[in-house]
Amino acid sequence: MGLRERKKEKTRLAIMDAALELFLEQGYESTTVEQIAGAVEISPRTFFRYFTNKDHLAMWFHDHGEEIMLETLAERPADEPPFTALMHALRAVLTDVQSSTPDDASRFLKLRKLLDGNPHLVGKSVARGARTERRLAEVIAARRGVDPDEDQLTHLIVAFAMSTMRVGFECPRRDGTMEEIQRRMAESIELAERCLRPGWDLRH
Amino acid sequence: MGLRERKKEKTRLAIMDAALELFLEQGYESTTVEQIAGAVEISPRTFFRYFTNKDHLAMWFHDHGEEIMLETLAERPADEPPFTALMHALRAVLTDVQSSTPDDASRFLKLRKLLDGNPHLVGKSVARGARTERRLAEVIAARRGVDPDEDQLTHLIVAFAMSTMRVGFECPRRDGTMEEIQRRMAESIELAERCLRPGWDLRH
DNA sequence: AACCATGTTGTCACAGTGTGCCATAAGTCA
DNA sequence: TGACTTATGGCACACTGTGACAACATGGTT
Repeated sequence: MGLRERKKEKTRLAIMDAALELFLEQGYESTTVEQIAGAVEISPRTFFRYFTNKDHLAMWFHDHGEEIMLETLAERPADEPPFTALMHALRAVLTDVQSSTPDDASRFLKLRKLLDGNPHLVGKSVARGARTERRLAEVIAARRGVDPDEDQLTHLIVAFAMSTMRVGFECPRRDGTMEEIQRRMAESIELAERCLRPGWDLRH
Repeated sequence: MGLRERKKEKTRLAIMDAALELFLEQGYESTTVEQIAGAVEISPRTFFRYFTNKDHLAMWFHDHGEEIMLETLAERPADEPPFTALMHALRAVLTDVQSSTPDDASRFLKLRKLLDGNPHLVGKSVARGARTERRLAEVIAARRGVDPDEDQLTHLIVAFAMSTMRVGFECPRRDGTMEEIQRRMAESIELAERCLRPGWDLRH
């Protein structure tokens, strides 16, 4: 990895950290791109070369999480029930965060805290989730051997999986430690599995 | 209803229709507020007094749909299982559109067509749905006699209900007549009910 | 009818977002 | 070193969204 790339990554993280600090200190809405750029000593123009917009900052781990889910899904056995495979993919995202650097984990928790007080960002977050849902639906449709444009059950499986994830991630809000999030997510997955009929995701 | 209110409503619909026409003709992104305002012969400033932003236009029926759902929910018997009640609320939204004026139904279908080709708007739509989900969760928590901040199942019930709605509404896309939407929605509801364990939404 | 309180509109100024363009500086490789 | 690629900064610009104020329309009152 060349100097150029390392420097870019460093700048990217510097922007991220400066932005998070400003957001948590003075609020998301009242923080401008100009302020963030100023704190990292780059021009506002350059900011937009790293992040397409301010919201994109808050979606930091969504891109990564989506990739983890898709990778995990690809590795799961083909005969595993789709929802089960999705639950594994979901757990993999959390595992990945935990096994990352302390700095990354800290950013993850700060972002979560940021979402807590900003319905607007929660909205953005679920909107980003809709994109993930589309991509997951493609994969699940392939696994099930159906056309994603024809099969409602495929979309229902993915939507239920994402719902399970959101419920585990968002609700209820307590201290917000990594351990708690993992515990809540496990609870949510277990709960969802108790709600669904055995074999519900195998029919077609 | 005074002249003043009638005039406002007329302007509101005029903006809506002009905007829809422009969107479908030249695309959503490439239509500016200035153009819409020009087509209705109002100032751009006035546009923002009717709709908080351009996206708000595309969320036209969300506000109304949310109210219908909440009203329907309030009328459902208290001992009805939560998910069943939510499915009734969901059907009520479509019934309401069908029993409205032909103009309103036409706007509804145009909006749906608009969403089809704009992932950005689909994102906005599900973000708006997240707000509805929060409000529904309050009601369902009250029905179940639990604290919405403590009970994951409440949120799972609502999230599954909204998922069912989205799947029925969005997928798969065909001719897009009112009849088809209703049929797809009925299919989706039936499918969801087959996927879930009987009595899953009664536990606590 | 004249009057006033209230609501609606247009105009202006302004802050902020996001993009295209081009010159310049920095990293890369021969 | 010199030739190249890529990142950056600065500039102008279009668009969004809001606050403030003046002009006007409406509805009710005397």
